[in-house]
Amino acid sequence: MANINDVARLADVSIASVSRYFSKPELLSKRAYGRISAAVAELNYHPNALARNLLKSRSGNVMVLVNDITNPFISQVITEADKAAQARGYSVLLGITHHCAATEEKYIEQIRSKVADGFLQLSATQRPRQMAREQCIPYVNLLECPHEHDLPSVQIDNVAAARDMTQLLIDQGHRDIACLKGQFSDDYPSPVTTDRVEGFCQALNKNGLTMRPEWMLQGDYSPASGVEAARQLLSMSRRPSAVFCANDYMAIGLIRGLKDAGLRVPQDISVSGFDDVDIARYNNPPLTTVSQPIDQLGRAAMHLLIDIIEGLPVTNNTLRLSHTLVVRDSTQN
Amino acid sequence: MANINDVARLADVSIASVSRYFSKPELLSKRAYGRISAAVAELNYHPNALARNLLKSRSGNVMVLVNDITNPFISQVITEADKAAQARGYSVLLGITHHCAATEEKYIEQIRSKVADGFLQLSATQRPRQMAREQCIPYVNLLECPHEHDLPSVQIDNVAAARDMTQLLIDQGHRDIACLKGQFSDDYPSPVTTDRVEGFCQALNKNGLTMRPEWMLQGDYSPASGVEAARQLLSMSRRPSAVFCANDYMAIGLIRGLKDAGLRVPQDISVSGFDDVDIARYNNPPLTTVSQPIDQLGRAAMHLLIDIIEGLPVTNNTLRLSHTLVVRDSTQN
DNA sequence: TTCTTTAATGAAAACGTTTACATTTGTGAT
DNA sequence: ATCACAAATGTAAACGTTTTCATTAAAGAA
Repeated sequence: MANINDVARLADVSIASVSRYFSKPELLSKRAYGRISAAVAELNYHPNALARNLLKSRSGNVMVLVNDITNPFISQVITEADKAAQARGYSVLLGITHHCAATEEKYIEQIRSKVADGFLQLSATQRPRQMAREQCIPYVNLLECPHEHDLPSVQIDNVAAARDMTQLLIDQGHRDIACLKGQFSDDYPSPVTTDRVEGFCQALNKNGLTMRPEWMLQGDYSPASGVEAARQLLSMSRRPSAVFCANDYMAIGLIRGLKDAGLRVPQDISVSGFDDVDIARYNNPPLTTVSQPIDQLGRAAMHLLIDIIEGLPVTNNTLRLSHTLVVRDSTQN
Repeated sequence: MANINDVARLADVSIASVSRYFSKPELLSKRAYGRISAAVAELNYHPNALARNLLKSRSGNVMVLVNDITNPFISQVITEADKAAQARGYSVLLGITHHCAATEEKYIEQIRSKVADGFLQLSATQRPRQMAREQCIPYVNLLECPHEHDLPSVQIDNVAAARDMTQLLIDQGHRDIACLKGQFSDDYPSPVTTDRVEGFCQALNKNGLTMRPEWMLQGDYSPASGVEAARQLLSMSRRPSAVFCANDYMAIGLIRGLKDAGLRVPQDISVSGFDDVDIARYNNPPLTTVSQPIDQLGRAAMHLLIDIIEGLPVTNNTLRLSHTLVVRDSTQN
């Protein structure tokens, strides 16, 4: 592969001129420009980003630290974040942890070695933000920032959103409402998880409703855990008339499980989701759910991160975007 | 940030020893090892990957060139590919093109500048493989390699898979079968698209069936296009008894559209999918579909690519993995 | 022509590593 | 004590850029 010296030699100019050809061509004489242009074409030269990165001590990459990208909500958020990154000259480096601390640690080590200029955490573990703070590495938490933290973060108000959705169920006439909560890992609490349960409980309390303990079902945000929750529900002597699910995927699994047992949704039991992933509207029945502003979440988080990376002034580093309820057919009186 | 010189100075050794501390610690005396160890800890030193990359002229990244990652099939494949990459010391750099040629070109330029050591193309455009061949850049096509090409590729036999699924519909007693084909872009043909249509037609011919031209429906692999196809289907005077869909997402949308019009699936009309994405089994009704070996596809493609990157001998660079049919409830006699 | 100013170009340092090679130190044998 | 040999360590070049600063060339003014 030809390097800048080869081009300079062929064009009979210095390497500085070749460098300028790419960065500040207006500084070159037409003569030099032409010669370099020809040499570049002849040698099929492309500047080596590795060398540039070393010199500028910038990789141009942003690492996205995430447990799992197969959930459409996550992949949609990442897509939007990637768009923003591209728009500002950065690329997204995947850091998929599969809920594994050791894997996470490996990525953290990579970040320290400057493989990325900063990172976006879409999970709830402590280690990454601890590292970000200690090492002063540009960091933004997307979706899962604990309340007490002062680190940059972007998310919706999950408590309020869960409360609103539960209130909707109550307003539809439900009194016996179960909650299918999620949990990513046994090791650490996830704000998304606790907040949604909190909002659910707040709504019940506000309306003077109490919940039977066995109606607090435990899933893991997967459709399979929704099916399992249906099994539990079906085995109960007294069943709720509605189930508030902490995400769409569990709601979809739950509906699947209920239907397999011959129950009708929403006639026999209402089910609400959370996230409004793309397929929510195509489900049978279409899912009543909480819509998160996916595009804004991804965009805002990435722009915030890049502002931090580039040392731009950041006015507000903890963004709380607004949710909306989407009423479809999976819930009714 | 401390660099290798700082560590060497503090530990009173040469930078070579510090370098060896990380790469070949067994070469060091216990004495030197201890001093360096202490210095590294004190200075919180982490080797700079940018410098190492430049020297070794390797980025340790693999770019995944893909139109869209929000389809679960794609994100699942990428997840598996990423696992394989991690296992071999590489990271995945996202190159999401959104079906945009200009964006694709930008990524290609990045690859040429050595931001990645090679790339995995999950789309059908010509430009990337042309570049790979001309510039001798490690390349593997995953899912979308045209037949005549000799470039490394990994995919299933889409013609056979589509034929098998269509045959299944025929075996279930269907004679009036429509096809909902996909299309990613008007600009270029996608092998996946043409192959699946080809397989569909082969099965019809083999069984002496002819298809009404209006039953060849055109979608774009999105659920929305499935809904649209349902609309078209419903407006026809004569309707098919089954629809072979080129992917699960369109099948899901199609079913949604049919149900909205009061039709029952599969009683009134059977619908088959393709890919067996994770939610296919949770759909209502659960989708009869073609299962692709997602994990193997991702793994094999990434390992093949890295073998090429590392100059390892490659025995077979065009892998055709096997599919299976998954019969669930969206089809019946 | 000579001087001044601006435009164009070049020389060289710097980024932080790895590694081939040279050198020093250590060990055991004589 | 001397030597041979291995083990440990150090020196310095190299990777391919960007950029500062100095220098040269060109252009305009006197």
